[in-house]
Amino acid sequence: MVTLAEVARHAGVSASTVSYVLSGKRTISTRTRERVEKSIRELGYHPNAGARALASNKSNIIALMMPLRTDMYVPVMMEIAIAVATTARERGHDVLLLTGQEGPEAVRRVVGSGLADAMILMDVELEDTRLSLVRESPRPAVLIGLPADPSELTCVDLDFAATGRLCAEHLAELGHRDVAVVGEAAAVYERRTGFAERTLQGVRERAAELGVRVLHRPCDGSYESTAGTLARIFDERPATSAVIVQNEAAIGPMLSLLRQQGRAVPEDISVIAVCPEQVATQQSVALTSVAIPAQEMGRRAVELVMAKAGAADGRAPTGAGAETLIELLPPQLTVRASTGPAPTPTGAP
Amino acid sequence: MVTLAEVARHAGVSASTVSYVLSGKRTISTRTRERVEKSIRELGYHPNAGARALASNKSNIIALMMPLRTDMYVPVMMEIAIAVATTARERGHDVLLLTGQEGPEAVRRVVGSGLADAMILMDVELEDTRLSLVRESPRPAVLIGLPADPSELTCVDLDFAATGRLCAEHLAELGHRDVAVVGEAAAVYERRTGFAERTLQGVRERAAELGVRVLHRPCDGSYESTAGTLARIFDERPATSAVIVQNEAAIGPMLSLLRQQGRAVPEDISVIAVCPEQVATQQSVALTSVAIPAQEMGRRAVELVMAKAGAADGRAPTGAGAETLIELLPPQLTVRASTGPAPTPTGAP
DNA sequence: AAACATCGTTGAAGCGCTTCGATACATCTC
DNA sequence: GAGATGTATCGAAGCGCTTCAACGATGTTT
Repeated sequence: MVTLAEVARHAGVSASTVSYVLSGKRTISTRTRERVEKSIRELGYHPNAGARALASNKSNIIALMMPLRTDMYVPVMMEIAIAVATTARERGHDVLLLTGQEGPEAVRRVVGSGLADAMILMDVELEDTRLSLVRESPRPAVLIGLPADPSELTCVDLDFAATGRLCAEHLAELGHRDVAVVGEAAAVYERRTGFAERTLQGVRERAAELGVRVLHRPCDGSYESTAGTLARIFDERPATSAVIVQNEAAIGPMLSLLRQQGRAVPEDISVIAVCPEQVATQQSVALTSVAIPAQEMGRRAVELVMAKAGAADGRAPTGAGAETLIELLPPQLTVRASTGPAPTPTGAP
Repeated sequence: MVTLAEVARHAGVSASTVSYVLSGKRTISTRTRERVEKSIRELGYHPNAGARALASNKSNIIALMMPLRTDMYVPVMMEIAIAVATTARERGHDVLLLTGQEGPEAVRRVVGSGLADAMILMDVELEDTRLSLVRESPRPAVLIGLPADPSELTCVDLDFAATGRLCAEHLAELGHRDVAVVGEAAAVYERRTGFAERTLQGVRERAAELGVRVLHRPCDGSYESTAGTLARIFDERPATSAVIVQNEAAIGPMLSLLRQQGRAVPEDISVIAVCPEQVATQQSVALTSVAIPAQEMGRRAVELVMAKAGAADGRAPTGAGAETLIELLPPQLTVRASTGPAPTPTGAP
């Protein structure tokens, strides 16, 4: 492996000069800089990551903790992870992938060893065991998701409450008076992952204001479960004329079941999905949906965590990053072919 | 941050002793070891990753390159990634996540900087631009997937050719004589990703031996595309009595479409899927399937790459790891409810 | 009892980089 | 033209760890 010293010798300068050319932390004459850069290219020099981390006390690595639960919709997670990795690279950082296996200890290990400069936590629960460690940690962290108590934390998330409200509003405007919510798996609510509850609350709140009745049923996304959920909904509220689907996995089965039962979308029943754009457009009927901006979430998480890291070793003396910061991305509802006016009740004009 | 030296002072020994306690590379008396371990615990010591990497010339990090193409079925990728991360952690390593954005250069950068000790490459194309860099690299690498020329490389993959043969065989045994393959998106074949072609070839080969006709049509997995593919298949070969689905995304739409068309599974038409177990069991009909052993692939990749790393700095002097090694996991077909005997031709007894 | 291993421990030399003065020279300023 | 100011470069001190050679203290062999 080529070292800094070899580059310096090759270029006829001192090691520190090469270092300053690399970091730009001191002015270097154009002549010298070009000579050094040439040597770097010719020798195929790559700075040694370990040595750098040791000397500068920063690794240029961001840890991404992704406790992969089997009941979470994977593609969204993946999209976030990719966005995080890509954005991080654009800013000269790499991403270390941590799974849930190791438990909260992973936070301590990674921070303690200086392996990562910062952390991004995904799939945050309302009462997450990682939070106390994050609060105590000297390294900046950003959560993707919103815990029950976000004090002293930085969080990025879709504004799920607003998402719920938006859905309710759209359906109310179309004249629907009985709306069902096909939610996430029961386990998701039990674990008290925030987003599912917040969406539901948003729907209920706005629906109440607009005089719309809401029926919520969990659903794990399998065909069978979706069939059961749907049956229970129509059983309990035969007048249901619109469905809000929060569980991406249930979308396909649901559309299939509705067709099977002879309920036309959107003539007999309107459907709104909360899902990535791609999922919404790939169905048999293009779905009216609120997009889950996975990329945006990943990107913002990196930007925020790097801003915190910058503030930490920048001018702001101490306690920087200890403030609470919650960034909720505004939901965007796109009307497509799956929602329409509520059918006039049988027997009415 | 607590350092080795502080632990040493606290325990009343020299720094090297603490180091040897940690690494176990020299015998340390039980008394001393316990005292050191106690100090480590009391002070909450975590070895500094950068310093370690610098001094020992190994980072304990494995790079995972995952060029995420939008036409690949994401959940499988994700499952592999998680398995890699988990297995790596079990063996004291961390995983660095690299996306495709950076291009083949990423290989050079990561290897050159000593950031990672080893590499695992996913989503390998038949003529992959990363291969030459990998061959030249002094660090061990393992591919998940099989390129056209695997010489000097270590590869892990499902034996897709055998998978195809297995499918053909099962259907032939049930008496099917006209079989369709709903394949991956056309782009997947154009890019010449190996697995899709190998599966198809396996199907064709065995089908030919058993006197079964095969019709292959690509499909991008959207509802519309699946509908088109299916229509073309029945149009061209009305006698088709079995379908092999290689594209996971097409499974849901396909079952839905068949039902709509009044084709019962498996009475009128048999379906075999090549997909993860979970996907196979969550459909409206439990699918006969060949499992994609994502976890196993991730795990084996880590084991192989670490074995190579061990051999590299172990006794084997030079060139260790330059041998070609291809590990194809044997496919496993599980018969469920979606395959049955071929229907007797109309008009026959 | 002398010679020789063996065991457990230590001191010191780096690993390759960053960064803080210090230095040398050129340019201004009054 | 003496001092102040600025610009470009260098030397050297570390960052926290691993590892090698060496050492004293035991135990073993003759």
